[in-house]
Amino acid sequence: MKTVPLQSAKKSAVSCHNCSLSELCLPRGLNREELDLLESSINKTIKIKKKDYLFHRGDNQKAIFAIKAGAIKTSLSTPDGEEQILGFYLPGDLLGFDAFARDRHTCDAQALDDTLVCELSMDNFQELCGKLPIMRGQMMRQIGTEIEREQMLLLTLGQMRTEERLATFLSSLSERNKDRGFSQAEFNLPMARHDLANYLGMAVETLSRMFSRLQEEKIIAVQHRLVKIEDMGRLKQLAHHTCRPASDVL
Amino acid sequence: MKTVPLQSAKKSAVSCHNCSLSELCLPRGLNREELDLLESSINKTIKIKKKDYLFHRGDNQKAIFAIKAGAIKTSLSTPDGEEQILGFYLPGDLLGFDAFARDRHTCDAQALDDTLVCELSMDNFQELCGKLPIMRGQMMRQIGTEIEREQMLLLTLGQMRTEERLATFLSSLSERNKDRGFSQAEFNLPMARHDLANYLGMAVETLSRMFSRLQEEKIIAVQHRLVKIEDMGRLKQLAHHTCRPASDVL
DNA sequence: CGTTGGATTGATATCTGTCAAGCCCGGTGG
DNA sequence: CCACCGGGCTTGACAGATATCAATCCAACG
Repeated sequence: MKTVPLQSAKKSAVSCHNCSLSELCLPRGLNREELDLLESSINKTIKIKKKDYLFHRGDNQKAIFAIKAGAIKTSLSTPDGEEQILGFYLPGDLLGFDAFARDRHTCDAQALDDTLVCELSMDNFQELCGKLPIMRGQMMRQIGTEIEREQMLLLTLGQMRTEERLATFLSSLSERNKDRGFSQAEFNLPMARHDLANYLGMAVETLSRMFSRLQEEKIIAVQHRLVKIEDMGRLKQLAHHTCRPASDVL
Repeated sequence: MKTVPLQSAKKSAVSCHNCSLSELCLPRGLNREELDLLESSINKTIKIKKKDYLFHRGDNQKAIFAIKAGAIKTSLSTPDGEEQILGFYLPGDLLGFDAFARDRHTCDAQALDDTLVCELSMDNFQELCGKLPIMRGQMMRQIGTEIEREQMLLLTLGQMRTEERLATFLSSLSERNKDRGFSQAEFNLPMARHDLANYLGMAVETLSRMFSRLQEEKIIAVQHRLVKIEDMGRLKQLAHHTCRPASDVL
């Protein structure tokens, strides 16, 4: 857990107009005027060091967050120290909707890497929702996305064997990269094996073996965190259980 | 799938005042005046025969439902015919919040038994929310409950072994019975082994063996659908992974 | 009563977790 | 620049858990 110097990001530096993620993030669907309003409402961009927390379970909700760079995992932990990772959030993803119903976060959010997030305070968010009807709809849709994402994960954990789970995950990550304008066939995994194994409900060793097996089957080529999908057809076939094309978030 | 005559339930028969479930259902927290308003907004009480559907995934949301008698399961199904059961809803539970974010249901809802539900149309519900601030809060809290419930299930499927999963389920069901004023030590399971096994992500045979094992260990006594909890302490200990006392819905 | 579908039990195969060893790479200090 | 860590990752061997297949069993119901 060391400190890596991050690009300086002061309040004045916030600019949704220039942000390359604007098509994925809150600005989506807003016109220039609305965008100005949003931009002036963003409180600040904050830096989170690897392994630090953005929020904890039970914390009062102070803001909605948008990931600008890095990666965040959300998880539940049990009294006896075990955890279940619930999701991975990447640049362009919005975070914090889990607290919407109770004003308190239902899970922990920890940085997998040094991370930069934009913060929109709840006050400003509420005000914005008052002014911009489109924002209200986006709020509800985000909660819906959250629920659907969790339901898909339930299906994955409850019905699939380990190889299928990994195939489903890789297929989904590939879709997300495509949405972001990156390669859908070659990308880096944003998380360590340990975290991915936990998310997929299996032992690290099993995950490693499944990576190897997919590689033997010439479906992917993997080297540490770099994954190349060599046979998208067979990958998707393995992930056949998946209900719908892809959800917005892993 | 046969037809069993259900108690006749016409519009005029709706009465939240007399309903034994009022402490668990929408009326909770409402005063007499508000209750009158709610009661007059309930459109009707509808009967659903065993194995019939209350709604399907993708259906437009028409109403919020409250279970009066019987039981409903919600599930996701895959193109290749497999399903993952997401939850079981019992008398007093509210159903339909899954569609809140998109106006479309995210899962199927099927009756496990002949079932009676009260229907509150979305129009009436929205109007009621306008008049009664307390209802607005209840709506958001319901969505939150839904999310937390699914997160708990993810933890169960992802981290526990089969015996612990069953222990967690039984412990949770016991709590719910207590909330309803029924015995927390002895109750009937509302679902078949097949459905419970699916919900808990295991084979029917494994579930059956785990029932037998818990019985051998003198933690429970089980005879078909009747379960007696003989050693609540050890049951809860087995379910130790559980984060919080109990959620409102299984 | 006989039928039927759900539930249990047993035998076995398969999958997955666990333990242990080794590998690889990046970081550190000489 | 190189040798030496140390952590994450992979691999192998094995044990244990769970699924599968098959045979009853049992209760509900006609």
